Amino acid sequence: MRSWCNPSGHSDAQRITFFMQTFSLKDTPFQLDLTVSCGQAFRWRQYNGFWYAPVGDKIWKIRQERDLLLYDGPTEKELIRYFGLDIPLDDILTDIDRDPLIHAAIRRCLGLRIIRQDPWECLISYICATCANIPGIMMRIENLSERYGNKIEMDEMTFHTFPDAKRLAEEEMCSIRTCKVGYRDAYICGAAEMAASDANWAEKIAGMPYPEAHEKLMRLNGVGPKVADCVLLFGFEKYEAFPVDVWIERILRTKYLGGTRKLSYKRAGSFAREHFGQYAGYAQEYLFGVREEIGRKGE
DNA sequence: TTCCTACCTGA
DNA sequence: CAGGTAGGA
Repeated sequence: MRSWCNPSGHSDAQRITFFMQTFSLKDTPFQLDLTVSCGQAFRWRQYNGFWYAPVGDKIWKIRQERDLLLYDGPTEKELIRYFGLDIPLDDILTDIDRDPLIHAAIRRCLGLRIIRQDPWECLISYICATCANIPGIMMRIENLSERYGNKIEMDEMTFHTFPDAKRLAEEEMCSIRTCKVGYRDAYICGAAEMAASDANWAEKIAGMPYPEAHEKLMRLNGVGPKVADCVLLFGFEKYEAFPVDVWIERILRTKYLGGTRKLSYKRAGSFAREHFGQYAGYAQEYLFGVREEIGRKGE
């Protein structure tokens, strides 16, 4: 529904935006701030109390007030789909809640949801994520978007949509490198050529069972097991995908398996799927959410 | 299988 | 040195 925000008693930020859509969460657990800032998606930024991001070819603007979402940009349907508000999170959390550590993580991050990202943007984002922290990843994606995406102005700010595969496939590698993506330039070009030459690549992967989809994505240069799992989890709704980064590996090794040797990627993943079940990917997100409290070096 | 190193860039 | 991957021992 479209509603008028009563200016009285509200922040300046709210007052300058007259029309916002609203969505009532009712009893659906959802924590917007955590969901957009936990490191799964890289384009959300906070200005004046609202989160903004280019999603598809529009700018989305949103904030949460208790069980109410105030938003502008998406339709209600798009909003629900993107944030997975149609997913029975309570059931999933009950399912993965199988030990004291994940139990604590669930309590702490309750309402964290896995976003349904665009597969193409997700693929490039995680190719850009190797050997980098979150700000570094955001910078690379921002650079690519500034250079090759479309400019959109909103609330006195400038945003850039993420370029599609065809657009990137036109570029020479030396041009991509000006976006400070470093050695990932060839990987990005390769992925762009693949996606531009097969408009149905994403549908094909979406239709495959997890192990096959994982194998298929790994054929791309620059896509190893970790990147493939991120793309499957955040871009393809494959909740068996369990991305294992240095944090998760350390948590699994020290808190779950009591080992000293580094876990192989395969071993870590199969342990997680056995232990947490079919929604292991959600368990990964919740553990990642508390990584700094439980997974510091030397613990 | 497991281990090693180089790879861009910047914090 | 880093939320990883490729390529070779």
